[in-house]
Amino acid sequence: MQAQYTPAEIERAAQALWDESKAFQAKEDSAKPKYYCLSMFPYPSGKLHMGHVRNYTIGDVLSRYHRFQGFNVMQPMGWDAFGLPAENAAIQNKVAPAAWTYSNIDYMRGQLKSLGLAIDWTRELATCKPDYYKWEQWLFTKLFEQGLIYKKLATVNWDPVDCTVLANEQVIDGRGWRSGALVEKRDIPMYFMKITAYAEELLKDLDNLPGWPEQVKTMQRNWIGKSFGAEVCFLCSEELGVRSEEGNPNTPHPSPLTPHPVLKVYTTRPDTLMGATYVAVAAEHALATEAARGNPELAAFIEECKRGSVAEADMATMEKKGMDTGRFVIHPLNGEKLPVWVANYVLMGYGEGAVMAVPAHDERDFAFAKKYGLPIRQVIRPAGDGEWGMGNGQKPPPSPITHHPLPEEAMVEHGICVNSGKYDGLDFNQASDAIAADLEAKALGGKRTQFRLRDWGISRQRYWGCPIPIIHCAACGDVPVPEKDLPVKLPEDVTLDVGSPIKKMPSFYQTVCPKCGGKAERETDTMDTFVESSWYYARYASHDCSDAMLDERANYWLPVDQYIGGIEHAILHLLYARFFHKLMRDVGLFGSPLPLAGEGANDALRAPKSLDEPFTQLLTQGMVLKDGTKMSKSKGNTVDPQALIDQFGADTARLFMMFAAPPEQSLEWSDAGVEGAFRFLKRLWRAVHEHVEQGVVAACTGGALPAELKALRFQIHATIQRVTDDYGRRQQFNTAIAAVMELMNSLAKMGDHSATGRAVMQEALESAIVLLAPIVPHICQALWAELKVGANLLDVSWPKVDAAALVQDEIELVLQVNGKLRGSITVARDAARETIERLALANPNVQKFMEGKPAKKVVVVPGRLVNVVV
RNA sequence: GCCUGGGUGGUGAAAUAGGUAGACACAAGGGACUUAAAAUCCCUCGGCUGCAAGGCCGUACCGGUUCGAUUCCGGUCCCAGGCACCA
Repeated sequence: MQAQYTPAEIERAAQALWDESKAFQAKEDSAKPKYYCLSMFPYPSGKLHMGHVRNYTIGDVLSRYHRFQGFNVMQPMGWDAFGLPAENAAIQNKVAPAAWTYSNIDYMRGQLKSLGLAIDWTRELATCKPDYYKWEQWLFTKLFEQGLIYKKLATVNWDPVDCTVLANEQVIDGRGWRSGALVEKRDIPMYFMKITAYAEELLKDLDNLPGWPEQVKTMQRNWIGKSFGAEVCFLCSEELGVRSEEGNPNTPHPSPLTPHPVLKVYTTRPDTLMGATYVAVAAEHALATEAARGNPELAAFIEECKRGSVAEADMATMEKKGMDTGRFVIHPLNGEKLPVWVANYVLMGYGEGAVMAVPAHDERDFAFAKKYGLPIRQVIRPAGDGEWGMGNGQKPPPSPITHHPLPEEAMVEHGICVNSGKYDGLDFNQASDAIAADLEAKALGGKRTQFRLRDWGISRQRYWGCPIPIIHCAACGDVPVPEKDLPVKLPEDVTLDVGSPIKKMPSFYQTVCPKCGGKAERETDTMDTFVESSWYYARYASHDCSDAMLDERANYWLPVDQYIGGIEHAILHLLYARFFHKLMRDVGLFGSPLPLAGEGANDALRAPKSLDEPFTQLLTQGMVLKDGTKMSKSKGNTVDPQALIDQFGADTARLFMMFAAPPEQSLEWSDAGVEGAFRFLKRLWRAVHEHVEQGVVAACTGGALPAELKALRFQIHATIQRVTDDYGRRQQFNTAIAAVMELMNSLAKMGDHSATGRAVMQEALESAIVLLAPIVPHICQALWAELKVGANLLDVSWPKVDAAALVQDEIELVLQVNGKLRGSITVARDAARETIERLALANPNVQKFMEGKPAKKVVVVPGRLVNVVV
């Protein structure tokens, strides 16, 4: 055996062996349980970054571990190849987005291969290839026909100088990133996917995902945001408050002068309705537009509201501003005349684009009312023995408004109604029910359930994306492209300046209507790249299927057993993929129990499995940070892992990434520590070398041993137990590595070179190599062949814990007095509680700290400690 | 602003169901080997205090529950991720 650890040579040899034996090509096989392990595919930005190395190493560790456990593992890889950066690079470097993307893919594929990942490369896909996006277009046409995709206006960031739509990240301090022009909001027609039709199921099914982190499920629940409240209709007052509709049965339709007979709002606090003192509408609201006619000041304010980006974070942090429209509405219950304001904090895209304002019980309304001198009316007081002593039978004070100064802040908690007429004394639920019932009786509202989730706008006015398969015909309207004409191919040989080239390319957009045969134009918008990444996991199963989106192999491989990716995808990507999974299920693409051809008899595997969710187990890896923020290309703080791989090898890179932090935590990059990982691998190599040079032997399998060897065998099997738990249940690899390091430290100190000693050493080294193999597969492949002359590590099964080796005769117990550490005792494994208490109380140091006082209580935690309380 | 996480030595971290805080490493310092360097090996390594044995303090901050809190609860501060057109 070679004395030196030479990573470059060892890794080349191991990878060649895996390639030649097609070791990682996955085949459907019902004789073994399947394990589909998927890491989020990369955007081909140019080079791998540390986040990729971390992500793909985690996936590889889990894949290889499950292979050792006897699973039929599939680990595929592909490219999320459409997207904005390719267009930017195209303009900057005068290269077509397609060419740039393909060359990045080639380079990054090489980098991934050098990491030694156990990937089935025959399933590789790229979302920018027509044979992939054809099926996305096909599904689009199906959903369009079913009404699950529809068209409506949506607000975008508009750069008035470049005359283009800007992504939120392209708006910097309210200006276009290239032109520097002040960005405006503009409404354009877009296609929307009706994700809200699945809101209830997307919410409910989170409860069936025990393998997902609570954090992610909570974020998704809040994002979907199911709320219970009421719809309230405020009657629009004509100049003198006469209502055209209800007051006069002869005019069933609203008069043209009153296009808004009622102003609808949604509230989660119907109990505060009696405290509403004004109503606020969004600048884009029809009522605002109408009121602005002949009111130049208001028109100017509405114009001002259109400045700035559409991003919610910007909307929510800007200064709250408003202006009175001069219009009034009538409160549906008390008949009061309330002013209508236009406010920049009311979002048109959410709810009805209008809110009732209750300043006393909402922070934003409170601040707004203070700023503009609007009335604040308290209608809720704290529950229980409140400040007015309601709890002890006293009468409430007559009028809190006249007797109390204006509150310092809004009281937003639930409480008891006051100053609310017939609703006084009711709590949140009672008041909400009563008020909703009264609204219902007057046909002016009632209980409603509302979701925060909005439909998904998928149109993008960009070039480098999947073309939307719609043809616009003057006679027939929007006509989906028939299946026989799919895919609608995106021309790849283009030059970019500002704007999408296919919008200026008659050869692309001029066509005929599939329905009437008349002249027509293709849609030139492309789809959001989130659409491609919403279903790629399913296509890996049927990667080469040419006549359908998916085939019966999807039934075998789905759902993904383990999905791994960055926490930044916790909401959008993971929600869209869950949505798509349900769409594909409902279109009938999978779920029917088709047995595989030539399937052996394994009924357990044919038991119906749930295909309602795409990802059974989810691991959200923490971000790789540099200087305290996310390592990303746009921030220019990436560290190229290539130098690390070139200098130390893939195993060192993998070991370091897995050892530096547990997978879910963020990891602050530092160059230090890499050397330490490399040193450990050298020590591992040397330990096996020294052993092998004396000749390999059969591994110890148990029996009576001297104390030193017994202790060592205890440690070997405790390590196997711990590492197995760390890989399988805890998915915490840093502690698995630490445990093997501890074992190796003990081996280095072992002085027994007898035949028995060498047998225990053989057992220890064999165990250590398999335990480390998922993380550092190349060196382990080489060392295994030395330890078990010529054997292939890939054929090995996971080491088993020898329960007999874990039996200890004596255990150590910690002694505490009043919870403070005062010593320890060694007792027999099965010592009685009385014996333990007696020994603890007899301990001199315990007695010293008891200071002669009697023991009030003795807490004995079996196997752990004794705490004497005095 | 809203939603979700996080904060432990000089550094990355560990403590798995409330039970010995700092495992395992990195960096640093000291030593061995060497003509020398590298490599390797050994020792020290939270703070204060003490000749020592030891003692006191210490897990962002303030408070609570408990025999016992890094862990649970309430509040505060700071950092990170997401906020629907970055991926």
